[in-house]
Amino acid sequence: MYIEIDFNSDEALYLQLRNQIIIGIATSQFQEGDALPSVRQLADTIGINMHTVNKAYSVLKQEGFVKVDRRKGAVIAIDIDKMQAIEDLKRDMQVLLAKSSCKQISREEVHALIDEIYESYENEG
Amino acid sequence: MYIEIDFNSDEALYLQLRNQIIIGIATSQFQEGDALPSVRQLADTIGINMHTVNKAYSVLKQEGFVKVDRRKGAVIAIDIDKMQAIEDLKRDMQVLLAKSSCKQISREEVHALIDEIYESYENEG
DNA sequence: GCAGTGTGCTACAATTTATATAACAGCCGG
DNA sequence: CCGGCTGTTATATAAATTGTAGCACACTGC
Repeated sequence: MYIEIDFNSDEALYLQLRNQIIIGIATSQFQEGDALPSVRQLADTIGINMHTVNKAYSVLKQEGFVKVDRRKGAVIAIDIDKMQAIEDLKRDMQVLLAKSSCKQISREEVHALIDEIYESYENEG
Repeated sequence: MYIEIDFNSDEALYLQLRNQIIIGIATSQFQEGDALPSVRQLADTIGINMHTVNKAYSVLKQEGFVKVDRRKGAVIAIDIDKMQAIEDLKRDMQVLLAKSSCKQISREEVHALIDEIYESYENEG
């Protein structure tokens, strides 16, 4: 499992961590039932504070990507609230596509990008 | 011109404002050369501070959506750095689609959503 | 019991966000 | 030239967020 944190990024550490793990799930590096490293262990590995990792895990729990087992720590367990997920996607996509549209990125180019990213998920599974 | 700010949102005011304006450009409510309200005027209209509006305008300027004319204020002027725009889109899309993929949203559903949003832009133009 | 687990709490510094005043330089119409 | 409009800059303040730090607790597996 490779998690890369960019300490020069303006994105919060716990969000970078959250995103990396979500991408890890999408690319099947993490699978349903897999245990994530303990907050202390991962914090040590990355070189950040325990609470920062804990915050990332808490967000992932709240967003329905992991469940917490006191014996195993954080375990990948995806709660599929598709209605909610679509609503979230719609809201985020709105701004993203508005930007793209302004910058003359065509609908076809976006479709191609979607395919490219989706295929990268399927292949690494 | 309608700009709606949600004071209960956890999204920063200046970012909401930025997003609304970008969507406004995409939907042709604002067109190339149009002047945005002055920072003071818009701040008054919305009921927020002048500097918050100024920050939104500054971000829009840096992102290449407006240029600033001291006589006319902020003017819609899109600087098309397509390479940059695609790179940005790719990075943002990565996390968004990872989330969607985990939540069992199919590639086709994403495509449909893209079309839906893009069409809403073209129709209101 | 011991080591490891998540969780809770407090505290602190740095940064971001938003507000509030105030002032400045440039431009325009009267 | 003057008054009013523009963006811009500076300073100050309050609140929230971010990240670190240390400590303690309850639970679990060996």
